Amino acid sequence: MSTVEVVDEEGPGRVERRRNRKVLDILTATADVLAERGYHQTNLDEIAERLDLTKASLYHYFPSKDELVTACLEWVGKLVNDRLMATAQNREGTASERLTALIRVQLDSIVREHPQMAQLFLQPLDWPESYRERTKELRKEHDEAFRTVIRDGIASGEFVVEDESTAVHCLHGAMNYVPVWFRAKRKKDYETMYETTAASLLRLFRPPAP
Amino acid sequence: MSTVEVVDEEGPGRVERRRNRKVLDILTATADVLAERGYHQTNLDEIAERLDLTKASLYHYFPSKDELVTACLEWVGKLVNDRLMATAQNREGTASERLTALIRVQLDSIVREHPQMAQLFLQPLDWPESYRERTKELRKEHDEAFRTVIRDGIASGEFVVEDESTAVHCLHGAMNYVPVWFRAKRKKDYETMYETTAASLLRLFRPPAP
Amino acid sequence: MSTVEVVDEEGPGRVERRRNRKVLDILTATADVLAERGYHQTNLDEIAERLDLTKASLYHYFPSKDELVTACLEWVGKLVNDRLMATAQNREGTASERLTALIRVQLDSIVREHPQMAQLFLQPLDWPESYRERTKELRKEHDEAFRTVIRDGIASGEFVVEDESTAVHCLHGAMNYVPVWFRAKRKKDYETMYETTAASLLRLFRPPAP
Amino acid sequence: MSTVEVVDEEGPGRVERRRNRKVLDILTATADVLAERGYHQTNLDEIAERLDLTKASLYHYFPSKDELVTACLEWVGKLVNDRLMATAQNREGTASERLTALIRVQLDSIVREHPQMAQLFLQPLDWPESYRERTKELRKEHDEAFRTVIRDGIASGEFVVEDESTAVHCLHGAMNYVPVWFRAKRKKDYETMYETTAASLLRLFRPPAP
DNA sequence: AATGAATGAGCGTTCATTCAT
DNA sequence: TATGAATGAACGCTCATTCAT
Repeated sequence: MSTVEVVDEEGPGRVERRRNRKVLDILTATADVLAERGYHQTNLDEIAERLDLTKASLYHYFPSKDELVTACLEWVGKLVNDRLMATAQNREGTASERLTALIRVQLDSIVREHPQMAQLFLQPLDWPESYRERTKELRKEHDEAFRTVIRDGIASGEFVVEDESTAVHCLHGAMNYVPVWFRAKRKKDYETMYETTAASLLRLFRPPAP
Repeated sequence: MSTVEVVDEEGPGRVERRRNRKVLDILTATADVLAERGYHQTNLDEIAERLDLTKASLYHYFPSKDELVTACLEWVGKLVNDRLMATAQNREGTASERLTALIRVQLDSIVREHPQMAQLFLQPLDWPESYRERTKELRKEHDEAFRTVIRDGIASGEFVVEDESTAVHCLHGAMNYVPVWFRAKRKKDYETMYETTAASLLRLFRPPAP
Repeated sequence: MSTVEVVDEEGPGRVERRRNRKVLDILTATADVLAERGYHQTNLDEIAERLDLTKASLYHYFPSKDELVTACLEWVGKLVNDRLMATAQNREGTASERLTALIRVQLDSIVREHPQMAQLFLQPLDWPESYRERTKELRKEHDEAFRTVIRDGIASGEFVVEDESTAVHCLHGAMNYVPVWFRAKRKKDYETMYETTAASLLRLFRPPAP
Repeated sequence: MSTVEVVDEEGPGRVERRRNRKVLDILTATADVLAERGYHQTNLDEIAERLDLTKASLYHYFPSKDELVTACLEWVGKLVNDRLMATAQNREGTASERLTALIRVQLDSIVREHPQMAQLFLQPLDWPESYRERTKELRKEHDEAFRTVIRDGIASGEFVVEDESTAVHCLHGAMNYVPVWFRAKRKKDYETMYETTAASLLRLFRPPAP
C-alpha cells in the first residue's frame, strides 16, 4: 500500500487512475486545511467534509492522520524541490541571477502556491517527532538546491561569506518567515515582494562594501 | 482579575506579594513547559505538577489556559523588550555596533534564555487566534527597538537598504529561525554563533559593494 | 441462502461444486483465524486476505460475520461429532476402552486439528448470544456421543458415578481446558498427553477404591 | 498512582478513604459488567453509567480500560486466593476433606460470588496478551493452594495419581466450566452442586479400584 | 462473482474547565 | 487558597455492512 509514495497520475488501469485522482484530491484538501488551521487544529472530519466524505473513508487511502499529513508534506515538498532543482541546475547567468531565481521560486511556493509549506521548514516543537525524520530527506534536497548555486558563487568569487551554513540558514529563516508578514492585496504585490525580498537577501552573499 | 498585567513584584500588602511571587513561579514553569513541548503538547497538568500544585489551583491565578500562556508570552516578551530597549537607546557606537548588540540580545534571549520566545514571533497557524492580537503590542515594541537603530543608521548613511520593512522582516525571520537549527555543545558555541550570525545579518543593512 | 447447512462437496451442477469448494476454503480460513486470534480479534479483512479475496466478496457466501463464524463452528463441530459418533457406535471393547477412544478423538480435535473448537464448548460470555442457540444441537449431539458409552458402562456396572450429568460436565470442562495449558514441543508429546489425560479422566467414571 | 494495588479500605485520611471506597465501587461495577457481558462487550460507558458517572471520570481512578480490568481481576483474584490459602493451610482433616473444602471455595467464588472469575483462568485467546502476564502470579498462587493439599495427600498415600499436573489441570478445567452449565433455581441448589461436583472431582485423586 | 469505495456506529482516550468542600 | 472530583466535547481509529460497477 504505497500511499506515501508521491502520486503518479499515470496509473496503468482505470481503477488506479481513479484512486490516484482521489488521493490527489485528498492531499489537496489536506494541504488547504493545514494551511488554514495548522497541524493541531486540522482534524480528519474537516478534511473529509471538504471532500464530501466521511472521516472513515479517508482511512481507505491513508492509514493514519500522521501518514496523511506526511504524505501531504512530501507531495508538496517534492513539487517545490523539483522546481528548485530545475532552477538550480540551469547554469546560465551569474550566481546572483540564479540565486534570485531560486528565492523567487521558494517565495512563490510558500506564499502563493502552498502557504503551509513554510511549516515544513519551521519544524514547530509540538509537531509529532516523526515528521522531523520523515521530511529530513526533503529538507536536505531543498538545502542542496540553494547550496549548489551558492557554492558556485563562492567559487567564482561572486559571493563572499563569513560562514556558508550561517548565511544559508539566515536565508531560509528569512524566506520562510515571509508568509507571516506578507499579505498581498493585488496580484502585482507578489511580484514586487519577490523583487524586494530577493534583492535584500542577496546581500547575505554579495561582498559587502569595504 | 488583571492577571495579564505584567507582574510587579512590589505589591503593597504582604498577601499580594505572596500572590505575585506565586504568579511568577507559575509563569516560569509555563515558560519551561512551552519551551520543551510546544504549545499543543503543553497541558495544565504538567505545569501544575512542576509546581506541586493541581490543575484546578492554576485557575486561581489565571482564568484559562490561553490567558496563562498569553501572560507568559507577555512576561517573557517584556523582559526581552526591556533588554532590547535599553540596548537600543544607548546611542554610543556606530549603528553597526548598536545593531550587532541588539541582534546578540535577541539571539541570547530566544536561544539560551527563553527558547520558546521565538514562537511568539513565528506565530504558528495552529495557535489560537487570540495570541496574535494579544501580543501585537509586544511585537510592535520589539520591532521599534530594531527600527530605532536601523533608522539612525540609514539617516547617517551608514546603512543602505532598498526597503526598510523588508530588510527588518528578513532580519527577524532569520533570527527567530536560529533555535531551529542551532544546537550548542559547549558554552563557547553560543558566543561564536552570535558573532557569526550578527556579522551575516548586518549585511542586510550595510551598503553592498558596487 | 442456506450457507449454514453443512456443505456437501457433491453438488449437482458444476457451478454449485465450484461454489461449495469456495465455501470450504472460506470456512477453513475462518477456522484458522479464529484459532489464532480468537473471535473478537478476527476481522473479515484478515480472513479475506488469506483467501486473496476482498471483504466484500465474503458477503457473496455468508450474509454476515456471525453467520460465517456460526457456519464455521457448525462445520468443524460436525466433523468432530462424526468422528465421535463413529467411535461411540463401535461397541467393541470395554466401556473404559471406548471412552478412552472418545476422549482421544476429542482431544485430538480441539488440540491438534481445530484449536478453536474448544471455544464452541466454553461459550465465552462475550460471544454474540446467537452462537449459544445455533450450536445447541451440536453440543447435544456431542454430549450424546459421550453419554452413549458412559451409560453403557454404567449399565454394565463397569462405570459408577454419583451423578451422571455432573461427571459428564466435569469431563467436558477438563477436556476443553487442555488447549489452554498444553503446548506440544514434539509430535510425540500429543500421544503422551492423550494417554495421561484419558487415564486421569477415566477415573471420573471408574468405581473408586472402597 | 497505585490504582492497581489491591485496595486497602483502611486509608489514613478522610479523602483517601473516600477515594478507596470509590475505587471499590468502580471495581465492583466493572466485575458486574465483565460477568454479564464478557470483556469485549464491556465498554467504559456502561461501567460509568452504572456508577452514575461519565466515562471520563473513570480515568481519575484508572489510566486505561486495560488497567481497570486488570485491577478488577487482581482484586477478585486476591479475594479468592486468600480464601483458598486460608483453607489450604488448615491442616486438619484428611486430604480428601481438605481438597473438598478447596473445591467448594472455588466453586462458590466463581459461581456465586464472582461469576466472571472463571475467565481469569480460561484465558480466552482474544483477550489482550497483557492480561495473561499480569495475572500470572495470581494463577500461580491459586494453583499452589490446590497443589499444597494434593501433595500432602499424595505423600500420605491417600491420593494416587498418574501425573500430578495433568490431574490438577483437569480439576481446574472442570471447576471453571461449572458456571457454563450450572444454573441455580433455589439457594439449596448451590449446596447440592458443590457436594456432587466435589465428590466427582475427588476421584481424580483418590486411588481407583483395582 | 468480484470488488473498490463509502459509511455509520461505536470505542478508548485526552483535556480544559467547573464546582463543592 | 487549594484541591479532588467530575464532565462535555472532541478526536483518532476500527470494523461490519452496503452498494454501484
